[in-house]
Amino acid sequence: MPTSLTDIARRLDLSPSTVSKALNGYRDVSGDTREMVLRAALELDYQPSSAARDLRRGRTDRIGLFLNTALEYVVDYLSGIIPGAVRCSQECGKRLLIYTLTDNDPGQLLQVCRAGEIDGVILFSTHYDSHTIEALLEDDFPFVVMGRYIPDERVSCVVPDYYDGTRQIMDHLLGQGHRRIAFMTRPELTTANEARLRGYLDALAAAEIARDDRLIVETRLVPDSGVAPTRRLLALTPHPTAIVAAHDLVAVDVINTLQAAGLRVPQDVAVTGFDGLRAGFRTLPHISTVQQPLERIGERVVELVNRRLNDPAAPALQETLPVQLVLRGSA
Amino acid sequence: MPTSLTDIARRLDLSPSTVSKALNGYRDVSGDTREMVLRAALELDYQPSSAARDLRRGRTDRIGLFLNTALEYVVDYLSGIIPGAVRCSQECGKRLLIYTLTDNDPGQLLQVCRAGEIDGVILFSTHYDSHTIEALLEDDFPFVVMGRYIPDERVSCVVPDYYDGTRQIMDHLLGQGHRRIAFMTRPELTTANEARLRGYLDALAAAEIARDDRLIVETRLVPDSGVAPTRRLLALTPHPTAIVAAHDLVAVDVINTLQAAGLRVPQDVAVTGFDGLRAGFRTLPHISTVQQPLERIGERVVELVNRRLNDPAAPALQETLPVQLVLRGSA
DNA sequence: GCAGGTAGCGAAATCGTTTTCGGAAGCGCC
DNA sequence: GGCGCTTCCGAAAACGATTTCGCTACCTGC
Repeated sequence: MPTSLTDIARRLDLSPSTVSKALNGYRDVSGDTREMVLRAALELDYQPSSAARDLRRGRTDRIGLFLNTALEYVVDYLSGIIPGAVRCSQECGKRLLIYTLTDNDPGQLLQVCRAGEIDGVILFSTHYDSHTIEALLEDDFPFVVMGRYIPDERVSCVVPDYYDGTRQIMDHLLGQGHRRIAFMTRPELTTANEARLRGYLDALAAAEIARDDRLIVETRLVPDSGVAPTRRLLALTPHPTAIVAAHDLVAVDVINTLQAAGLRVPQDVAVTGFDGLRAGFRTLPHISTVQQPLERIGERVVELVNRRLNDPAAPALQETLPVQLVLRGSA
Repeated sequence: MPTSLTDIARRLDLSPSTVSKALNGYRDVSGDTREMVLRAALELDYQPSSAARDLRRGRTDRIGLFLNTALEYVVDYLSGIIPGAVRCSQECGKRLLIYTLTDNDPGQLLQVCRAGEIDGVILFSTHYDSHTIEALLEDDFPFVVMGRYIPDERVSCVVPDYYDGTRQIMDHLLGQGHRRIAFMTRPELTTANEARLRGYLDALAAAEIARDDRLIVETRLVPDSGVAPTRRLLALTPHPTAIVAAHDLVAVDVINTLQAAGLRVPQDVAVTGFDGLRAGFRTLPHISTVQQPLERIGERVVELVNRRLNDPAAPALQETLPVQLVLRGSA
């Protein structure tokens, strides 16, 4: 049983109201009293009960970030996002909490929101379903989707510029003289994959290179997912001189596979990644990739939630953040 | 403003008490009434206010896992822990929350605990200081330390068996005929590092191989941290035929560096990791490593907290979990 | 008919805050 | 002295649930 406000009040022979006002910076409490209260609070390690406070104020100053427990292919991205998100929420006077859903049960998310555990919620790209979004809209509960574009003007989202990033990669490779450029896509039909593929095809068209469907291969998000596709590409004659991987994690597999086959990167085959994750430093050479503004994504996503909290009437915003090609050696 | 208990009560012309009892399975409410209440609750998407409920019950059924925002070298480990921890807390009727501390400010942790936001807390190995632990003990607040042994019988902790894991590695390498075995350690003076070093030295002694300090090198936890040490080892004549890396992430660097130098793994130099993280699959060959029981660590750590919650007098427990060598090709 | 028991419900206190409202005291000023 | 103004403080009503206790019916058994 930690010390409560009334404990302090009794100790100083004051009323709870006065103590509360002293702690919360109201002006109708004398300097002396305020000081007494603050000192007592410090001495007793007083910390207001968050339950009582939340109940009374009708808000929690907490923002939830929801993930499912299958973190494996998300954590790298996440660790880039978190610092920005945490810093920003701190600046807004909020706290960021990470919730993990078992079996991606969206019901849990709605429970937490409706129970008032948090004021707003951030949905991670792959971890939501449309029913959840409908329910949140229905409840008029503040939320923002991160990393995936939602074609609905009522929902806010923050996404990197997948199209432009792919164009930057392609322009670089084409500038290097590559003509046979392979492209690794992912099976999911998301706007992100679609934008990347469009970037690839548009760049080819602009360079007047005919599309060759044998150079477009799929990879899934499992260990070694890049190995088999790379081998298939190497079996082609002539094999591609550059491989545009779906993301950095796959690029690692690609590079390893190439090197194991005795090919040099980038001299024999150039390889590019996407995202700018730490995995890009886990190969030699390091991976040339499109750097997402991860910290900034974290910041913006929190800012958008916060904006809705401060002004419930604020319209939804769909933001595309600029990305940048960074050359680290693999292309 | 979501629907409250009294909303349901008014709608059904019942008292809030009865509605509460119906929802909470009290037996002094008739079957008919209970059914009415449950139906109404479902229709109205009723979810009890967590603030009100927590306040009244004096507990939250939430457990916090604290990290600092420098997640980079923690996320891989974390993603292995989380599923077990989440599943176990769910089974215990609790929810697991992840808090991220800005700048590793331990004050925030104490604030959250004292504010009663959570009932218990899990401290991640590198993310705590002794003052925090003292304060938690002082407050008699339930907590468990994960991944680091704390030489204090009042604090519970769950750690993998670093010593035995290293012995398993060494026994394997020695069995393969290796005599010049290099060891990469980390500069921090933790019980984990100490145990690993001891395992290495004991194994050498048991095999009657003289200790050679040139074979013991330090690595830090930054990108490419394994590259320079590996080069130094290669500069020795004769160079070691096996390298025992501090953990899987470093082992990746080691393998890349060896392969870049034209050496074959494991034929020319065998390499082992530690932890059993996903990174071990990001090289070719995959990394032979000591697999920590990550899920089980997550489970146990939650179980220990829960044990304290159910029985405040339960003594602290210090658990060492068994680890196992898995051979994947690099040694 | 009556004592004793049970089933079903509601009144009310409680958890620890915040916030509104009013009151008391002190002061200046005509 | 009366009036208004400021300064400081406390009483009390919330917030929304849980839980104790007591009350009314009704039933049972004699």
